[in-house]
Amino acid sequence: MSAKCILEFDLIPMKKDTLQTIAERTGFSKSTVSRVVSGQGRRYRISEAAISKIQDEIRACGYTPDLIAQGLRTRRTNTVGLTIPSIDNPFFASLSGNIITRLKRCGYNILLSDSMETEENERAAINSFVSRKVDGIIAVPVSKSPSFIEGVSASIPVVLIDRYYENTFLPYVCTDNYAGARRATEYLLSKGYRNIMAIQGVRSSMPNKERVNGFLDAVRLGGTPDAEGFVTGDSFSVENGAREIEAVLSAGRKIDAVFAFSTTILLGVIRSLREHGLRIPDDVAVVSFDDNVFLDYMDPPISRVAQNTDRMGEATVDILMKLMSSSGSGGESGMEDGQMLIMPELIIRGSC
Amino acid sequence: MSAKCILEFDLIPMKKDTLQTIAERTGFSKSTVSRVVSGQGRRYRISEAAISKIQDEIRACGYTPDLIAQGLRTRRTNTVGLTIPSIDNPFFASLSGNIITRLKRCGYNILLSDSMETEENERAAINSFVSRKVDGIIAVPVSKSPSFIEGVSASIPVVLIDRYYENTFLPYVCTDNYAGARRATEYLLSKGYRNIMAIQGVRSSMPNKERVNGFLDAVRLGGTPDAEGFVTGDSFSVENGAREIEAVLSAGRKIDAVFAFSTTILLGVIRSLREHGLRIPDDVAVVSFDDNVFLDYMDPPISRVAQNTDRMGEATVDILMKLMSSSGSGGESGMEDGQMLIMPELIIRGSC
DNA sequence: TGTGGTTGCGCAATCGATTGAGCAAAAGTA
DNA sequence: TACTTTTGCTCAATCGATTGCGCAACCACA
Repeated sequence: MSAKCILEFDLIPMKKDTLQTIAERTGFSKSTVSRVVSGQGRRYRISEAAISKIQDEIRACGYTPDLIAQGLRTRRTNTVGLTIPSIDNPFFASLSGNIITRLKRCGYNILLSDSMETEENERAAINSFVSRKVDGIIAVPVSKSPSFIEGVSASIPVVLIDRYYENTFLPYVCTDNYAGARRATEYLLSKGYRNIMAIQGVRSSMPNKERVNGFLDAVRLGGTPDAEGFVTGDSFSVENGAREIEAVLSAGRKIDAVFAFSTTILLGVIRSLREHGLRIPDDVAVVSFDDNVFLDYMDPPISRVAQNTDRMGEATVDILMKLMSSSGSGGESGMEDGQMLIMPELIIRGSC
Repeated sequence: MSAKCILEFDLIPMKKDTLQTIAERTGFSKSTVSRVVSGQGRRYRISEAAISKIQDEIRACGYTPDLIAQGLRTRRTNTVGLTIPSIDNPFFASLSGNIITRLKRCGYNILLSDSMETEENERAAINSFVSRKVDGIIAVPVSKSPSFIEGVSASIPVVLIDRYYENTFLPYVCTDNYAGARRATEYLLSKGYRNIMAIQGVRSSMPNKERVNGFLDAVRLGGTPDAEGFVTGDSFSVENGAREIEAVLSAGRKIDAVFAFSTTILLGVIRSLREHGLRIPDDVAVVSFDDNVFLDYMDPPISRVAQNTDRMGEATVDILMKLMSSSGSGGESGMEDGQMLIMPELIIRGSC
């Protein structure tokens, strides 16, 4: 009790040190102290004696620059804003973790916002990033149109990830969804499956469109004229997966394989198939999009198109760092090399 | 191309507006504009005419206060620092999502740091929070000792979550790990299981210790004198789960139930049991700690002690808000009502 | 002694917003 | 008319760090 009081009396006044107080205590000016603190002593010809005296004092009182004041003066905050649709989604969690770790290594802190898939939250988050003068923004965009983000990118570098827009100069990093879906479908065909059902997510999103294209191209161009494929569904949810299986089975349509476009859809598929007494892969084969450690522990383990979150995070941070160092705005340099697709990995397990 | 140039010329100068420029354009002073912007016009007797003229101009040019400058002047940043051991862990992801959403509702932004279970990263993150003048800190601490965080809490409110320390005045919100482990074990006993193996995680952590206590108390005080329970293992990892099962089986020890102290441990257990051809729950029953949607889709679905991340997030944010509004420091008020345990839910499925 | 160069450091403006104090004009009161 | 009160707004200091410019002291050299 009394110990705590002493603690507070010790700490609260102690925290008051600033360039000014250190200057007074060492007998130098704020300017000199500032230059020593930022390690620019030699460059500004501060004497060795002065440097070490000031450094001693700094160490003694544990001084740390006020990053708010610094940010005001320098217009750099060493902060990056990150907005994602849902941190609960393991794919985004993995992506975020990767990005956060890499940016920390570069000396940046992260302002994180969860847009919960709404455009309103996304705009609010990005506006907040702008007002907070972040040095850069990484976004998994949920808005239909890129125009708002394009406007922001005129003054702050922006990199999109996972989702993107057609006809935009905004740099992005995405999985090659077309290639992933096509490869997985071709694998199913090569194993002899002929009636393949794909269950898609949000139809308007680019990744979903690309997956549909990859799936349909594989079926059409696969060289197996007896193959049939169809696409159904409309959201990345468990219910969507279950509902669509239900619909197909009760319509009596024949299927021997299902391609779920997300792990959530997959769960619905599994539930519904089980309820109908259908076994995987004997009655129906299953492939999914997205990776997750649990998929290896299902019975049977699930084959899947695994997005490489590690490389996606790496590429995103690389691009952003380049943009941030080259200029204040994302303008020119994004056009040439800022848009890239990461190849996903097809992981084969017992489900097909 | 030329369109983009026009865009930039349009936007970059536009972003230059500040209280000063708006003051000049409307003919009032910075003070007056500031008061109107912050909605204090009436309180400071600004005339209706002036208010609406200024508001029109603000809307016209899309002015937004510079939060860095505001933070410097007011010493409030409307920002909370959050540090967790690993965003990849679904439990922490869920907790973070909850906290972020709630804090946003209260007008706070989040600086997120992933300490990757190292004390060094944790200290760096918290120091950065302090330098950035966050209004409060929420931490899932990984350090052995609370002293560093206690020091910080003298000047900034801190709330711990999930993990905590003995003999500290720091406020915390945790699952009642003792009660959760005890209830799950009692359930196993009630179903007739008599040789129960518990596989624990990091031994020094409080949650783990409490789970061990709850488990052992249930076995000892359960009123079933023929029951036997033992605890083994040393980390929250898949490998730990597999290794301990392996060891027990190859030692020929008889077990009819396993209590895994985390989902990762559970996965190792499942893998190892399968490799030995043992079936769940017929040969060995299984219960786990932590919730996850996948557990319902395993075969069989896994019984578990589900931590209530929703209530934990709610309680944490409530406590922090109270601390932040009551005073600058976390000092006194944390003692009485700042330490609370949240009861977990026992979810029964087919694994036991 | 005068000129020029170097060394070592301080002055003061600046970033953009906030806020207590205060002032001029208008309105009210006696 | 003189005095007080209210209205409506401005002034200027402040938060803490950065940085271009410049000055004094010292040395070298002729």
